[in-house]
Amino acid sequence: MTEAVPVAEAVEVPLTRRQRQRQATYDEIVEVSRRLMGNEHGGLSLRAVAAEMGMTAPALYRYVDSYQELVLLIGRSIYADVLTSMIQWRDRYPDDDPGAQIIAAAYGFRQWALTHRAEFALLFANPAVSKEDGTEPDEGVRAFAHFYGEIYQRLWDRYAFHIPADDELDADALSSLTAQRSAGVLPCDFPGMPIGLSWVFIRAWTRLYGTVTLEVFKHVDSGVIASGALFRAMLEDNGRDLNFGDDWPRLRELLTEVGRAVVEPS
Amino acid sequence: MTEAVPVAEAVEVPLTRRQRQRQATYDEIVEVSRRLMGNEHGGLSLRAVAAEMGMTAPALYRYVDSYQELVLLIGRSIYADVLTSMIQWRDRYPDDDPGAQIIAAAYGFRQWALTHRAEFALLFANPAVSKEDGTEPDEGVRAFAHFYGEIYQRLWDRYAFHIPADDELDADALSSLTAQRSAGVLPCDFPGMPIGLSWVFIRAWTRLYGTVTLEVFKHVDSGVIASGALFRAMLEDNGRDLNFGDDWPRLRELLTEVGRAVVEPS
DNA sequence: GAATAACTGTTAACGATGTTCACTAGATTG
DNA sequence: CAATCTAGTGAACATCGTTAACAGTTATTC
Repeated sequence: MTEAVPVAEAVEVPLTRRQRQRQATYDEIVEVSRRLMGNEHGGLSLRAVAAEMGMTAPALYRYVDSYQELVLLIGRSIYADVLTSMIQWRDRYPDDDPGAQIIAAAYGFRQWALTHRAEFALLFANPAVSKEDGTEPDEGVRAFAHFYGEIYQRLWDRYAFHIPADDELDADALSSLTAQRSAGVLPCDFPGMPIGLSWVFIRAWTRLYGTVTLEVFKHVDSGVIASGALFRAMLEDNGRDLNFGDDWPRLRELLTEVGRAVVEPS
Repeated sequence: MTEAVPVAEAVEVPLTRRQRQRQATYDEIVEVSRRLMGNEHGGLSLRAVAAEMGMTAPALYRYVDSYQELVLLIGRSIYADVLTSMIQWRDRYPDDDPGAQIIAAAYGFRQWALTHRAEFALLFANPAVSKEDGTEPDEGVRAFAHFYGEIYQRLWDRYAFHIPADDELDADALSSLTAQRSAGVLPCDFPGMPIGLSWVFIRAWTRLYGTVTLEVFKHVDSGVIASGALFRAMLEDNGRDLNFGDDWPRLRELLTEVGRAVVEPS
């Protein structure tokens, strides 16, 4: 499957009839797959997808090289989904309030994860999907990185929080990060900005990912999860790194406020 | 499979010949299963296990009710494994140095996870294994809780770090934790001890679990993972909660020292 | 010690999965 | 129109979890 599957690309050349149909089929494959995945009994299978579409299984091989690639295809769609959720939550607050935005976005991530456990597991706890060394970054993680990078830029502009200097960082980590500088996967990698900003981000991402993953897999009492206390505490950890200063009380308030809107997980 | 599978029980009544044989078969099933799981191609299957043992697949049903139960059986063994790893690392340091012990144990957890990715995923990122609400806690998590509980008791005795009072905790989280008090799953639940100690533990466990899971699934640049910088930074977060005081410089030193022994992950 | 029960394994079979191959009806293109 | 490419079908294979009927061995009981 070397052919590109256009997703967000603008329609430059008008697609021919066949190409349109093919794209429609692609979309339906993903749609049906995701519906089947949510449908309890965790049963995503090539054959089930084909049957649901009124086709036979081998026909799917005109679109996908293997089951693994089906999963990858779905993964891309899921990535777009979670990003959409985060964007919606972020946009509840104005751009000149990046503190509120990053908090809201984190809640968006959590909210999506708790209501889409199977899909979350597929994307964020799947050995097959976890990036191998050689492979170049997926479109999804790139968009993810860009989303956070943009907020962190505004956060930095506003709060000028402490960024570790190069010699404060672990030598190996520093060299590894600088090596990745040009790849575009590394968020918060703005011109003239010390790599320490990326470090601050990675720390925050680790905390967010870790807490949400723990909650999704219920590796702590479910009552504690439902209370959201663990998640709020984690957000405070992240907030401390950002030097919110005078905004801190307001944002702490908002931090619990935003959480109230969270729907009970499935 | 209602019959008990003795693992750590002392040999009270000498087992009959058949019982011994049966137990040996159980052990071999687990051993072979875990070998197959590590064997690349991630292919754990009932039939493969049976074939490897020179049996036919249906014979396994004399020992296991279903594939799911096979997984659970393996899960128990894995739990014992990771606990053993943590104990070995902990015991590099004397009991009167609980700060060093908790750091070492955390490294033991990470080390095991990075060298047993598939098994880690099975145990800690598996929707099927994640505890459901009604079910009573597994032997493994109980041992896990006891392990940490014991260290935290000594930590508390020595450093008397700050424990949030009941009214400092989230109300819902508090009630949920107190409700679990008698279940025995909740670590750090000593007589007369405020529930806040459990909260401190849970926070630390969340950070540890989160960081290790992130590293196992490579959701951050692999160079950063290899450097161990993220893990050390997380340990410092946890250390701050424990009020190491005068011991902090020494333990910070040790914190990087212990990490040096870590073998390169697979 | 013989009869009976319990246990541990076998073979055969069912349904479902991913995947390949040969083939065909229909659309696209020269 | 003829050549070609495309998107589908149906048959088949290997593998999987699982069940049912059966046979040999071991333990228990009269």
